[in-house]
Amino acid sequence: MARWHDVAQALRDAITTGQYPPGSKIPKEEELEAQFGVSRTTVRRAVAQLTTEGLLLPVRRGGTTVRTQPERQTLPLDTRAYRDELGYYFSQTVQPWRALQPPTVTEGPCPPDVAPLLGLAVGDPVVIRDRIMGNPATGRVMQLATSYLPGDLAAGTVLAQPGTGPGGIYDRMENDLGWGTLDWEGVITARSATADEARLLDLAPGTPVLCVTRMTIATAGDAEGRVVEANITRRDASLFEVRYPITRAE
Amino acid sequence: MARWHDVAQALRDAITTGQYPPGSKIPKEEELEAQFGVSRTTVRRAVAQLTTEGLLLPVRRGGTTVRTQPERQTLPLDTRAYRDELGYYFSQTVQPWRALQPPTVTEGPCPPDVAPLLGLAVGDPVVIRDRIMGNPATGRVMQLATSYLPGDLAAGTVLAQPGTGPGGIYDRMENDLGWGTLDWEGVITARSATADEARLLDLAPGTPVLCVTRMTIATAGDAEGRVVEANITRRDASLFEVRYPITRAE
DNA sequence: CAGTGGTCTAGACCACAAC
DNA sequence: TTGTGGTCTAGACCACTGA
Repeated sequence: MARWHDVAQALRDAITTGQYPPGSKIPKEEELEAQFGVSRTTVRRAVAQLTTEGLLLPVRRGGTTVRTQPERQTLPLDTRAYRDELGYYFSQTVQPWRALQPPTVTEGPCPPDVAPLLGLAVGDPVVIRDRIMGNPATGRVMQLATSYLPGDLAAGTVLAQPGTGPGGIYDRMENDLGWGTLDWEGVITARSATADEARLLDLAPGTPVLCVTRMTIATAGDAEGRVVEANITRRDASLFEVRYPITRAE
Repeated sequence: MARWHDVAQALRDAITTGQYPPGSKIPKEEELEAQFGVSRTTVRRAVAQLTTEGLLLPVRRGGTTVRTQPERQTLPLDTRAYRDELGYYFSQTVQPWRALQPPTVTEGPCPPDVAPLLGLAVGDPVVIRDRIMGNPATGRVMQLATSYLPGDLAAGTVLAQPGTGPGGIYDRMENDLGWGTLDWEGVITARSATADEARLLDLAPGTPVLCVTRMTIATAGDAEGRVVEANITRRDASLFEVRYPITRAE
């Protein structure tokens, strides 16, 4: 087979057998070149593969270290919607992250991955509400949250304004826009990080992100039966898992 | 920035704007070389990135085509366990896939990603039950399912045999091994495909797989409180999504 | 400030499947 | 059969950052 496959497998084995324990450095590229008798390009192809697999973390001038695999943080599955006088909540646990920047609201064309969720065509106008969440103390970005709303429904309304008032966006939909009692549905997907996501989440290009999407469905008014919001959160897939109980049907 | 970033972005734009619609071929590497004025290595670096992003599908001698993004197949979330006289079932819909090969049962060391699920140390003995599921008509592999059972509990028992008798593995645990009424918990994660997974699922190396894990917990007997099985299914993340309803808490 | 990984070039041969 | 992507080499310069 390909030489770089062999080099990658040899490094993988050396890591899993403990020859290079987590946190340790593997030999520099020049030494791997000599060790395996291949060119630097081939060494780099193998290291790149193990990097996207999450095993290695190359850093300029600092060498390439074996990533310490942190326990994944557990996200509870949002199967229930709660509300109090302040608005709706979907998680039973309060997330420790805060918005690192003021949320941005823009209008633009609907991206291909969102169109089927909203029942729109690619390029149709949508209102995009973007939030970057993380640890304010360290500045570390932990999740990206983006809401897409159909432009024909949301543009020019309070939904397209940065502040949505007391109770938030869902109270506006239910009370002010007359969209009835809202329904929600959840979807979990995974895909490679985009260039922007990789930059913001500090990921190597091509590493997977875990996407949790919550769709909001109107039950009355001019939006009846339509998906009026798709809220997509994206996180480093190596750092998070979604966990849920399985109950016995009697 | 890097030249290959520019090339990748130019190709990405050309694809999303419809210049290269899904199913069409992009120019061959030699032409892209000339078009962007870079070396072939740089062109290939850009194409490799878009391949792991799932946008392109290079095929030898056939050129590189823009992948038609199929609608993701929806997997219902297994939040309930059903049973009838034949055994337990976890999905409300019957999957259209069948085992493409007879299931294999082996014993081996516990891999790092499974150890925390079973409460074992890496390398501890485990029983591994492997199934490859797909479409028998086309031979297309759609999902890989692997069960890990702690070796100290399962080795030498009926759980380590290919056939597990009427009612399957869970009836053996509940009725024959005295492990009480079983509990289950689900976990959803995503990661890069391993080399083996990429080969079996026909994926480019490094593309994401969506993992749905069901853990079985004993409530009585010598295994009381322990996770006695971790069933991990892996699928091409670009082909599947997990969907679930969100109900209003009153 | 020097050594590491990051990028890029020009060229070569190979393997495989479409033609 | 042949043209495409797949792999590999030897060498060069750069940019960042940790020693």
